[in-house]
Amino acid sequence: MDSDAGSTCSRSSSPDLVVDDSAGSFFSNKMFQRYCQESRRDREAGQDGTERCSGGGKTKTRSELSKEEMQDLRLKVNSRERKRMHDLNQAMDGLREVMPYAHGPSVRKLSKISTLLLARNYILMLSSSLEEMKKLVGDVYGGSAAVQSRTAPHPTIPPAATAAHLPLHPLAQSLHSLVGSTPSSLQHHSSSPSSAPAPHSPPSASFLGFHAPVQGLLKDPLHLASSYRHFPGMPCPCSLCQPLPTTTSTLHSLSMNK
DNA sequence: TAGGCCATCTGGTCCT
DNA sequence: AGGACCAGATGGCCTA
Repeated sequence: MDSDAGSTCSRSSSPDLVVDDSAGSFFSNKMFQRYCQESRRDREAGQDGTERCSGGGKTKTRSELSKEEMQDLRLKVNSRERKRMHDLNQAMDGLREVMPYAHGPSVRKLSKISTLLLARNYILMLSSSLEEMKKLVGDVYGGSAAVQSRTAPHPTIPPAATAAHLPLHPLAQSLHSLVGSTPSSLQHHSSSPSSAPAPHSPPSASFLGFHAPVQGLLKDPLHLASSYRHFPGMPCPCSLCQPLPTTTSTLHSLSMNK
């Protein structure tokens, strides 16, 4: 079997994946050489204006191909499939980058399935947070007319006066309230250590909060809001827990002071 | 050593 | 016909 033709490729498609467009970045030596040969053949065929598989100008059906030509075809298909999968992995890496999850050399990257599930939950969480904030804005400004009068700042509340009291992103506040802990307690990581994974343990499904079978979770979108968990002894990897711009914190402080 | 995750190959199906 | 997409099979690597 020559199925190990591509096995020399490092399996770390993602961390080391070169974004470089050159084909060489994708393949190991053998594969790349083969790829070059193929593309060279393709170019030459293109210059002639004839199909590659056509022996003497007339295209052959698959059954008419010689063993060698069949092998060439196979390699070409394999190469395409490989490239497709690399593109897919690149997209997956792009998704990982924007997820609220700790990145870095010491942190094991999310698996594909974890990335997808976390992304889904993240989107759901953002949606619910948005709804929540809309509601809060409505409350603060007194009902339906409130949004229209938003152009004028509230006279009784200095914009930056209360911002310092709320260092967390409003999104994190709602997220943490959904999780069931106060932001401050989460920041101090006071939950039981028994549930904490090792700092460098892989992000398993349970880390992401998938206690129940995924099928069940899919039926219960609200439950998904608790998909992001914080653990003692670890700096909060949640990007939502970072200090926030005053605009959003001010907005949140308005609702808190109400 | 078992299990999880992954890359790759391969054949089938669908679309252009 | 060729290419994209998909799913199954296989084997390698890593971790508990």
